[in-house]
Amino acid sequence: MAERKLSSTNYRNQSFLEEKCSLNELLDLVSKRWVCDVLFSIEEGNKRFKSIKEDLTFISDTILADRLKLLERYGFIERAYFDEVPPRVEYTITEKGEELSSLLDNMCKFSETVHQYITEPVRL
Amino acid sequence: MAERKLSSTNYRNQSFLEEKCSLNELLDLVSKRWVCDVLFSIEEGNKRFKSIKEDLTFISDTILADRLKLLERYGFIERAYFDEVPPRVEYTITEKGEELSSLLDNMCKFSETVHQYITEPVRL
DNA sequence: ATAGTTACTCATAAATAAATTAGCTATGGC
DNA sequence: GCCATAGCTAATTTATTTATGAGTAACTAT
Repeated sequence: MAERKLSSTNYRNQSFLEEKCSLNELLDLVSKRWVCDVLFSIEEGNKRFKSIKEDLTFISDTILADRLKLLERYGFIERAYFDEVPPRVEYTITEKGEELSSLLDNMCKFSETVHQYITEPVRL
Repeated sequence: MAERKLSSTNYRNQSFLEEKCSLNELLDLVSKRWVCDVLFSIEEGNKRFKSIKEDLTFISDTILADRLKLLERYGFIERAYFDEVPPRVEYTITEKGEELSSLLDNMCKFSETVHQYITEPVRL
């Protein structure tokens, strides 16, 4: 995927916000498409690339691979590789991942109470 | 700002996820750049367009106007207009906004414990 | 010999989000 | 008559994210 342009205002603003508050960095991660859903899928017991992919219906290989890598990098999931043919890889959620998941659950409950109030589509 | 293309896979996937779980819709909102920061700024007592703008340093008029509109649409802030010259508008946080803010505070505390573990920059 | 398997990577194209620039409103002060 | 003011909007450009389509290893079953 494309490189970021370090000299852009876009980049400067993102960095500014992330430094101001680490919440912004966490939000940048969990708001990337499929990230939460991949985490939840693993939490529910889908360990393998293929079963996660099937669970999430429309996700592509490229994006799933990327999201798994991100979640691993942040320590929310762990990856175990078995040198077989065909290759086998198993993902599991970490303690930190469980913590994140429960915070997201809270937000989810809250979001359900919010959306009763929104009738018209919200678009920019 | 530009219209969305309703026939794109991108749009279908976003809709799919939002329908699957309303968390995704809430995350789409709060992860838009500056949204949380605007909310927090208002919570801290900045009522006017200009003072919020000054508080957030790099935000532009366009984006601030958009984010205020979004937050109002979701019922997290309220807008009061006073017909004076020059015009005066005051924003205040709602109860629902306070709730959201406290959920975000929890995430913020969590994110601080996470980031000690990340040493190298995370990039795709 | 060929097709199927899993968990990916790479290059590119399409879609979207964010930033920039300009302008608008009506009145009061100079 | 001209500029400043606050809180915006619209059109455009730039940057970034997401999706697509192809290809890889190395073995197994047909």
